Amino acid sequence: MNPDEPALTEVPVTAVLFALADPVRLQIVGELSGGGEHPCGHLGPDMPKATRSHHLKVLREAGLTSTRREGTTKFVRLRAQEVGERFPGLLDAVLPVPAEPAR
Amino acid sequence: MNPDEPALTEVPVTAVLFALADPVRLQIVGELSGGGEHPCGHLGPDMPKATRSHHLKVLREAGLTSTRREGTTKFVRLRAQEVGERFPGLLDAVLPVPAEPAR
DNA sequence: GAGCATGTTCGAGAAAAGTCGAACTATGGC
DNA sequence: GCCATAGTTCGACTTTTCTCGAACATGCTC
Repeated sequence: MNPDEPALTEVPVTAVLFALADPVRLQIVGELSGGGEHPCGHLGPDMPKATRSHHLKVLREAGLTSTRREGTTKFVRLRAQEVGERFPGLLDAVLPVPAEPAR
Repeated sequence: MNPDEPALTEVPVTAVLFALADPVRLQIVGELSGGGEHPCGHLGPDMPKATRSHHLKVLREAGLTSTRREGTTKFVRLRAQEVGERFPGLLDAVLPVPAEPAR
């Protein structure tokens, strides 16, 4: 298995919490929580790409996201099902009402 | 209200997650999750009292715990109800099954 | 009061995280 | 091949945490 996208069971709870305990990353997770794939470059607030890449790596290594390459861009998605199975209710408890359907 | 024990609505989600994203503090929360008050000095793994005091302060300022003095010792309890109201399911998702229901 | 216990605060060192420019890699179009 | 685009990695810097000894504060008992 790709060591960069570990199984949730391999990741310490504290690592998952740590990944979520940052405003930028939590915002990214919030944007992803609507479902589907998002082009990596537009996630979160405006910031240098090195910084964004860093935050996405933290989320990825915490097992929270999955990435797929398509041409020159990468698409990120929330591993909602796996997270939900390992930590039921966590995302719901932490995300500010992702009810906000489409915009 | 005691600024040291803020209302959970005053605390950013990320601060709560940050407080939980440390092995020592998460262990303390786990020990508290059984309910009731615990003498402050025996919580978590063995460590210098300055360090324990620091971790308990982080938990307190995140709104996760409440402290009551009785004589020379302080008793800590988890603010389970308030946390549950503000972040339903968070503690259950994050604590390693304190109840061990069946099988 | 002195002595003792339990915690907090202060200060400093070490370790870790966040930020971001620059260099590098990978892919696609020409 | 060359060039542009999208991301990653590297390196340096800044900021924040963690840790813990030492000093201080508080409350109890004698």
